[in-house]
Amino acid sequence: MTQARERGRPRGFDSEAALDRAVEVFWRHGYEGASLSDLTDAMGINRPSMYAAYGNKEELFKRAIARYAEADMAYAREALAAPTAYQVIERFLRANADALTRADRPHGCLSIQGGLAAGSDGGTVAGFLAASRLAGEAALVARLARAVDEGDLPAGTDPAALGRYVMVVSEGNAVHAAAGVGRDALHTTVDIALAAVPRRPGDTTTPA
Amino acid sequence: MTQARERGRPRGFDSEAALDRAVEVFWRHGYEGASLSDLTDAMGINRPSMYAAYGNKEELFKRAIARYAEADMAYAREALAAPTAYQVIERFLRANADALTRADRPHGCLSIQGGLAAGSDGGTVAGFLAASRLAGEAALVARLARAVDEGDLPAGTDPAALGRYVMVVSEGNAVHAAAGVGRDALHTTVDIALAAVPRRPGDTTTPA
DNA sequence: TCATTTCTGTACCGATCGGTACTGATGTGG
DNA sequence: CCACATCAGTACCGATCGGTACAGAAATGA
Repeated sequence: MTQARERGRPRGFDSEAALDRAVEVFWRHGYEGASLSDLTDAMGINRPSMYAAYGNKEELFKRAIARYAEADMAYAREALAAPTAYQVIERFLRANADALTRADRPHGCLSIQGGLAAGSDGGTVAGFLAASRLAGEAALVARLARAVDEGDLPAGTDPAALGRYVMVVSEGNAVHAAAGVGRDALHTTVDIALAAVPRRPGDTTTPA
Repeated sequence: MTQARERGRPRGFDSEAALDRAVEVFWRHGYEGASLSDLTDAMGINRPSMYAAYGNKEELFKRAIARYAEADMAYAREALAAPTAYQVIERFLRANADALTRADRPHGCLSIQGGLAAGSDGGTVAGFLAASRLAGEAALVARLARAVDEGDLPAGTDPAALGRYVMVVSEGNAVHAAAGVGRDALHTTVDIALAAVPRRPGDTTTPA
């Protein structure tokens, strides 16, 4: 895949690795709270290098979000592959609770604490994050709709409502995790939340 | 209650009314995103008046949170007065869904979008808000513990876990509301969430 | 009337914000 | 070796940040 060597002086840093550092800074301080000095210090590069590589702060943030979605949210895509709707939901909420409380990462969810309120800008960043979260919700809803078609969920089940409920639980857990609530407590919340998820009559996997 | 007139020049603005304007600015832009110019413009006063009356930005924010908790979260205290645990939870989540989507207020919850991540400061504001939210959770948990004692909830019920679950749902709904999701959708989520709440055997109020 | 007290308003402070001009270093192709 | 292209680093830009000094206005008590 390594095509012909570029012409001028080669870049002195790994663009993806630097992005990982930026993810962590945005995650910990939010979009507004993360200054360019914070970012470039953590990334190990100086300002002009950052601007040359990513454009500006907002573009860097979008790239960071994309990397976050790809790396730190991989569990969500994996959960969607579970055989039954109940297992999709359970695996998602369990893996989410773990991801929200990793020791080597900030607690909580970058997509939420990156920026909820409309900051100094006109809410561009908050809107971008909201759209990103709702896209994830749409993917889950699509999976649940398929489950209804397959008879895996009761006929009357509203996949949009159920998917939204699951995302609400995950977001609420993210807020709790950001407040310092521990992993066990999040899983206990998942225990209760799962009681509201309809199951196929014969399904008795992992009873509460 | 109006004690002896103060000595010097009287204050030219209503301190509580100005605080209400500050609440709205913090709510809409978050703590960091709300600049002093935003705040003083909305409050209709100038900078030195603000500093004389409230101390500094952080103290103003804490006063705004206190006013928010008293005025905009009154529904939570009212819900705690409901006769049964189920009704406490249902009234809280219903009123919460309405409060998160008031037409005359920013959508969402100030306690959350005020600041989730540790911003430029060392997370002082985020920690303050987190403590404030957890205090509300503790009040709900205390009410649910009483319900267990009264036989209003099944004997084995963990009031801390159930209270946390309810707060998680309300926080998740707040994140959704901040993203622009409408009131009806929030209530549909509450419909599902209530299915996980244990009820006393004979209780059949407001079935789903 | 006048000193005293408190508030209002302007004008300003140093620090930091996001962003960039410019010089020099380091690579490639000829 | 040389022209060219790209990156690294310093040093800087105007704007805005939270916070304040200071002078004048408006009340009180004597």
